Amino acid sequence: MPRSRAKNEEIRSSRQSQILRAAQRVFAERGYHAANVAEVAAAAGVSQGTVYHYFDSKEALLMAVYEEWETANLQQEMEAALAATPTASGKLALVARAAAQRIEGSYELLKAQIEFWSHIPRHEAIRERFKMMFARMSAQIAAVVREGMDAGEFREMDAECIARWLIAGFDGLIIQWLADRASIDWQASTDTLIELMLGGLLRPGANRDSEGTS
Amino acid sequence: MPRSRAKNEEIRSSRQSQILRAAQRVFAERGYHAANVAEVAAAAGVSQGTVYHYFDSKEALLMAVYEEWETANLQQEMEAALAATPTASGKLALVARAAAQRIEGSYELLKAQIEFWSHIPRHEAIRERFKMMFARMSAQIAAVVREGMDAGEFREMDAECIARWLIAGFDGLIIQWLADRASIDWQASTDTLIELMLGGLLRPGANRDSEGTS
Amino acid sequence: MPRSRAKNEEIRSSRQSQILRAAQRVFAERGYHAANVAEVAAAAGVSQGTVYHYFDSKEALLMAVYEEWETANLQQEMEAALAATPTASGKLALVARAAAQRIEGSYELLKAQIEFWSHIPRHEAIRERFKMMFARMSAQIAAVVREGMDAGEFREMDAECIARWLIAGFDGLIIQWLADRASIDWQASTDTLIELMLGGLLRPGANRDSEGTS
Amino acid sequence: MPRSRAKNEEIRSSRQSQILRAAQRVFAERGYHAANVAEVAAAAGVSQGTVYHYFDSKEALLMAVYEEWETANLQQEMEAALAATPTASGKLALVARAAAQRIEGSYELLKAQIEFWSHIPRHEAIRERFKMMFARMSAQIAAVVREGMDAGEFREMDAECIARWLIAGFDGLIIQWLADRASIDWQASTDTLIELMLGGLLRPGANRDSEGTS
DNA sequence: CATGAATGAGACTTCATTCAT
DNA sequence: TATGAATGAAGTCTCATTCAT
Repeated sequence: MPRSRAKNEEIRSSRQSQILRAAQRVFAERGYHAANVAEVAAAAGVSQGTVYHYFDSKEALLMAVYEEWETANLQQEMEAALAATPTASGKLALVARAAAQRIEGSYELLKAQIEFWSHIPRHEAIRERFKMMFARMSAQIAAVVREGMDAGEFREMDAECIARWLIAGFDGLIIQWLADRASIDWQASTDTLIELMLGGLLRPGANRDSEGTS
Repeated sequence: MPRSRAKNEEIRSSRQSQILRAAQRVFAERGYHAANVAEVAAAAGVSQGTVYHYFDSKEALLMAVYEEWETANLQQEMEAALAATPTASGKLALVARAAAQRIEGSYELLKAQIEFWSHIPRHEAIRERFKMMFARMSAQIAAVVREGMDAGEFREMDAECIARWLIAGFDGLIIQWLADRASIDWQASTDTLIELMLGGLLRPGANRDSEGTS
Repeated sequence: MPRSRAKNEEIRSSRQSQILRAAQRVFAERGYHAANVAEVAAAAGVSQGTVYHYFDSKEALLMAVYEEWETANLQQEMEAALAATPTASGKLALVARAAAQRIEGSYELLKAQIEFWSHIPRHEAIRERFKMMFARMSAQIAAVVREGMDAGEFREMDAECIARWLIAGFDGLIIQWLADRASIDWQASTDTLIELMLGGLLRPGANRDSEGTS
Repeated sequence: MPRSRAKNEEIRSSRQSQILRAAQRVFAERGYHAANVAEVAAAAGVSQGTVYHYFDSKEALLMAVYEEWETANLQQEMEAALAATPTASGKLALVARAAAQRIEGSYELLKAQIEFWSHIPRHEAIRERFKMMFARMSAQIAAVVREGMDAGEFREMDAECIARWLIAGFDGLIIQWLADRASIDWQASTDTLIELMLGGLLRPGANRDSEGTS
């Protein structure tokens, strides 16, 4: 007598995520190119054939890992917290601290992230996804910045541009962190960033016109 | 009749850099893993055997390309310009503008950069080089920042940390740019960054204590 | 409550022929080697496991398809028609026309036939079956030819040899047809064949001795 | 010092044909699908990599083998002989005998031929080549037949159609031969064919109208 | 110094077959 | 009887590297 359909789907989905988790681990550890499907299979405790039973190709595996990684990238959880914070500067600080905290606890995962980045110039699908993700994230943060401007809390500046710098700062700092773990203290760095971003470097009383060069 | 030693050395060095430039091009174009030695040889207009005359392995080629890329990374040229600028904020603006300009003209090369980054978690030698480079660069910039503090131009903050954020911002923005070339206007972005970094987001008269959340 | 034995047998036989027909279709369409059991199963609307319930292996499936194909190869139906035709030449013409007609309507099936032929040199069982089939068919046709000779209608020649040429002609023409469907008009070709075979190329009055060479 | 270009080309061409001959042997022996590149390499006495140094893929190997086989398929050699024979019937007989003789000595090669045939329905390139080959061959033979008609030696019939039947007869008989080597005596069969084709089955004095049925 | 033919290890992938349910 | 998840052997192909010339 055949297995029930429900049972089958359960098996499929559990196996699938089992393989996915293994792939994520292996890709992060060895890099997509150096990793081979045999290793993923071994890490998942299944045969190579089984991997191909669930994923069409090594690349499909990469995409699946990427998608999982992307969905895990904060989002909703944050929104609630944002809503509870009154000032725009408070919201930015909240976002920054949350990002830092998340990053700090995901050292291994970030190896996968840097791997994904390297596919941007050549992997159309991944490039497209990143494009969307950056657009969405910067829009969300820009909304907060604009909120602050509308409320008179912030000066008038290009909100989206600021949002992109904020995101970029974290991504860039991740690179430095992976190059030298000891070089970054995420907590302290975040505090400095918030202070810098909100207050600026210049002394309140200093001459504002001293910056330009042409 | 054997070639003179001098002549030999001349050939060696010219061939070597010819292959190196080809490798840089090919690696940037196709990625280190997808690129194969045959392609590099073809791009350099030599045989595969010749590539192995000048470089021990494909990885040695990668390292050599990396070194070339690293030395090309501003440095000295900048120092002179910095010396000629009186204020720290002027110096920071100068550095930022120079970086932006250089980045904007090196789209192809940056594909190689993102490739190098991806080797950080797994390639010891490259990781070490990046660690040194980040340390050196942030030290240089931090020196400028500290200069501004000593002069009373800047507020007291963690100079090195700020330097690292500045570098990180540019690296992170490169990623966004590679994901979507249209999303970044380097000139405008740099202006915004300078303004943000120096003056901060908060309106001069606004309440400074509104930031915290924890 | 177990199914009755009769019911079971009924299921078995219906399922079996259902799979067989699917296999025939798939093998003809994609070729035995390119076809895979999963496709056959899908085409039959059953699971792969079920295919293996009814057939020991992919090769057993091939043999079964072959057998089905073989039995479908005219035979009895023809015999009756033959009996009703008085002259041997009439019988040959009838056979030829029947063959042509059958072929013309079986384009898809003939892809399977050419496939079977290719197994002759290497597949013992299939070779043996073909050997038997060719022997039987040529014997049947040779009987007709001999009938004509005995009746004084035909000249004395090697009847079996002629029978084999007749069969060969049709098989060979099938190949040409599969290579270029437009190249063969089965009706016209058959008429020409009959005329040629019965009357010969030479003009009735021409010198009969002009043929030889050595 | 590198090998001279001439020397290299010599090596290439000799290796290439060495591999080609091995492939021909192996494909004929085991069939294209069952054969694997490792076997071809072993039969050629080179490594697998070398096979791929000379041929892009297993399929390219098949095509190359097919081309070699095709060019080996009589042609020119025959033309001279044909020119020296005065009557059309003599020419047909000559062609038939030459074909039979060639076939008889190529038992092994014909396994390759039957293999090629099986690719006709699914391999576009091979199908096209066969289409051309059949067209060319039947045109050549049809020319001879028409020659005989023009000279008053042959009756008026569809020359090309007859040519195709002649070719088909040989191809079909090859199949029977491969199925049962003992069943065909090529010499005797050819004699019978010539006699049949030229003189027809019917006795000279017999009633010509006895053939029809429909 | 320079060549490119040759290698062989190892990658991805397919698929006939098995078996617990 | 029927299912389809699971397997593992084997196949095609790639490519960094070597070496005779």
